[in-house]
Amino acid sequence: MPRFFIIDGNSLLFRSYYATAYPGPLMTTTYGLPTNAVFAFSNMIAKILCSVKKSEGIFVGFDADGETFRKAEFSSYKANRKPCPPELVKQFPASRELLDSLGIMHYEEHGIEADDICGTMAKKAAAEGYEVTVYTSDRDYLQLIDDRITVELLKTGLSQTIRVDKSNMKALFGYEPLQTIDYKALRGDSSDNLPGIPGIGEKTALKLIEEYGSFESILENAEKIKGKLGEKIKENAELGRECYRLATIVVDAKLPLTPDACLYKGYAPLSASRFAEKYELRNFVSRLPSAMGKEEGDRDFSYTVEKSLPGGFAGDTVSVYLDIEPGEYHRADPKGIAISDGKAAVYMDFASFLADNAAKSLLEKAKILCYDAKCLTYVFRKSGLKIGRIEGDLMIAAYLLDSGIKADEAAVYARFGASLNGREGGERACYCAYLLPTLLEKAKGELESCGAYGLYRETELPLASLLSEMESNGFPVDRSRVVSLGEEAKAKRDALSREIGKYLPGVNPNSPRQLQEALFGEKGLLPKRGKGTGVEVLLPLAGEHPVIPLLLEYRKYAKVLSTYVDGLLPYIDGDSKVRTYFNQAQTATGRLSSSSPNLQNISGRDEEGERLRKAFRYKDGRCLLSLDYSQIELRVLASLSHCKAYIEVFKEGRDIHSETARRIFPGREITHELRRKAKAVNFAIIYGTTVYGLSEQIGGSFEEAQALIDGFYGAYPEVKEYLGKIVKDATTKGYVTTVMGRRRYLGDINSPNYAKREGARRAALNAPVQGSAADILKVAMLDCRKLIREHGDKIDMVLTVHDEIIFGGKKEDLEEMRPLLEKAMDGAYPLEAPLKVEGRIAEDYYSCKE
DNA sequence: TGAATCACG
DNA sequence: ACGTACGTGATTCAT
Repeated sequence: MPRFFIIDGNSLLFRSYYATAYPGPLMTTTYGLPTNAVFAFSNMIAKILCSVKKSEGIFVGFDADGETFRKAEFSSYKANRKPCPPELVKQFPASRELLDSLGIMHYEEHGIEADDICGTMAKKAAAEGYEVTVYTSDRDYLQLIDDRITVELLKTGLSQTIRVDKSNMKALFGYEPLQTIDYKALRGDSSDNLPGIPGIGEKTALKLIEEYGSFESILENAEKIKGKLGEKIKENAELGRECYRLATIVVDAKLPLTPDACLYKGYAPLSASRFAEKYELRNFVSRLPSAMGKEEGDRDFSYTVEKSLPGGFAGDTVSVYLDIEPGEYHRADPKGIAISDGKAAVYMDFASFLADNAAKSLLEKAKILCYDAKCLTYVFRKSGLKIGRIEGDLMIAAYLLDSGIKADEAAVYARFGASLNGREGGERACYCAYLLPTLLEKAKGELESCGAYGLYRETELPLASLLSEMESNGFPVDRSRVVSLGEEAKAKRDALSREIGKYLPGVNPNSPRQLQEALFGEKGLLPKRGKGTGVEVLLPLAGEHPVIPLLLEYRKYAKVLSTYVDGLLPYIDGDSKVRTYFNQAQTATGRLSSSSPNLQNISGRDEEGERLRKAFRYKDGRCLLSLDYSQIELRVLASLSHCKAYIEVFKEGRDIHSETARRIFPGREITHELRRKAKAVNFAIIYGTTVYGLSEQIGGSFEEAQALIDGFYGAYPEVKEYLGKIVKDATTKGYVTTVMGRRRYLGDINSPNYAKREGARRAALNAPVQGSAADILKVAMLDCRKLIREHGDKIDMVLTVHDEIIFGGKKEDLEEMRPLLEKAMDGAYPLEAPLKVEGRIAEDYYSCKE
């Protein structure tokens, strides 16, 4: 039996408004239009739409303004209603646009109420044989229930409904569907200002209906009803009849719509996303069911599963989507590959693709649109295949427009207006490939309008290929050194564990909880402390109890063992290389991250770190060259703020921390201590300084920290001005950008919650600095890659760590390239405070860093 | 799954 | 009076 969904638009919209009208300012667009009701309403509609199949009915009825026949007949009808909040009225047009964007039929007409529109449609649809469900929070609708009509009654809140049908109606409410009207005639309805029979409440009304069946029957039998009750019924018979008429939903209104006209044909993804953009409803598209075909955007989507590429693929640009586990492409082969020319889409299992010369040839010659170019180029390289020039990558495009999107595929497609909900396997892969030309075209427009198209084309797209190359190269490791480090660390850790056991029997030193209890709890060894057992808590207590230093030592070896020995060994390939994943669309600021294993946090500061880093070396005599930017973030800050004094320090090649100390403490001799404090302030500024944070860092008072900050701003006034402007921009625009146009949105920057707002403020201060440094490093990497190619590809790029690029190759080749590479890095981006590069060649990762 | 901890820039 | 440094990823415990 086909189904038909009818929605009482006003009822749901009102609920949506009040459920999200929290104290404080309402949710609005950046231009101040309230959107809270539309937000909640659109989520409800999306949820309902997810259960609607194509060619089932869906229809929304609204109240129109103007006088209704009920009001004309009974002047006090709804007279007690508070006027609709203006903040909700402003959202009425958007609620209609929502439905239009989804292709959902809706209707409203002066003089008719939503009840009558919905009631009429419900009865018509039922008469045509549909299984009808009506969504509302209005109990009047229960009178519509019959064999074919069910009501989904909203409970308080938004998400829960009660399904009321013919079978459970009486049990739930105590009367049958049609008796809803009789009940109203007796009881009245305070929300509609219908008095009913004065003096009759819920209990009496139910009793009378149970006894006499209907309101008319009650009137006929009024004589039999004793006492005041009987009198009241007789006295108010006409009033009751009036209420009966008013409570009766019209089911034969003249509508210009038939149920047939409401059969759902699917929605156009682009119109849905235009709506979401207009009202800044970020997650709306992702809540929708996957587009159901027919209209704009996926007008002609179809796909086939083939063992070889069918003829007829045309065009010099081809969309490719790899069906593969995103975090495992180094080791696992793809399940399959989807290829589309923007019209047809074909899915081939990967083995078939590898055997199909026509398909391989097509991808070798064509311009390629894809999702995740780095993965694609890696897989092709690994399979010994060539791939054409990458012209677009939807993942990267989305990330540049909003770094919060990250590498979340469904969110990326949703960002550009397509929902992948309900699509799986080959169909999903094909749909993803099929959409690429349309969505990338849209992305291009957006990137251009926010000034990031250059970053996209010139930096991030080529970088994807470079990163995949670096992943293929791998970073060299001497397994035997790691193993012997592990053996010693294990011995030391276990010895420490036994010692600790003497003081803290039965306590697992890996468990912060048990440790907290054992050290600072009721029977603890030390007086109560605040939360935590981290190194910052334990270190000051090292002299208080002999177990404390043992714990600190234990932690050190446990960390080395678990993360850097046991955690690393499984990743060492047969050729003594570790192959990390450089995540290109992951961080909020635009930095790369590294995972499986993370090669960007290899310890190197203490003795164990030294031994560990010395294990990262080639076994064939090749060397490493590490080049890192000196103080790149401070140079970026100096340049972005155009601060004369700050820039001057860098131009003259002086030590920035000592110079800052000199300016904060004029006339004083700059001791190690004063330099340390100045260094802390320099970093505090980058991190979105707080007095508290700085005082913690320097181990001083708030007053001292405040004085340092004031001193800094006194020395570098343009920095203060610049940071103020960043916050102001972030507050009004809701995002900040890097020098190359990368965007980070800060949803909490206007939050009523102080902690959230302040957190967003600090992130806003840091992101342009950290992110611009990341932009520059990426350009530098590409420039270095180009140089290496121009000089015969004799060395490899093997790792990058935020301000550092590491190359591998023969010593003489590294020596030859080194000055060229340094120059390339220096010149990667023209900053007012010039970039400076340092580094050296050595046999291992430790030795080239000092 | 999230918190705590600790490694890096 | 609020409760705080920015950005990551891996491991471990405990729910």
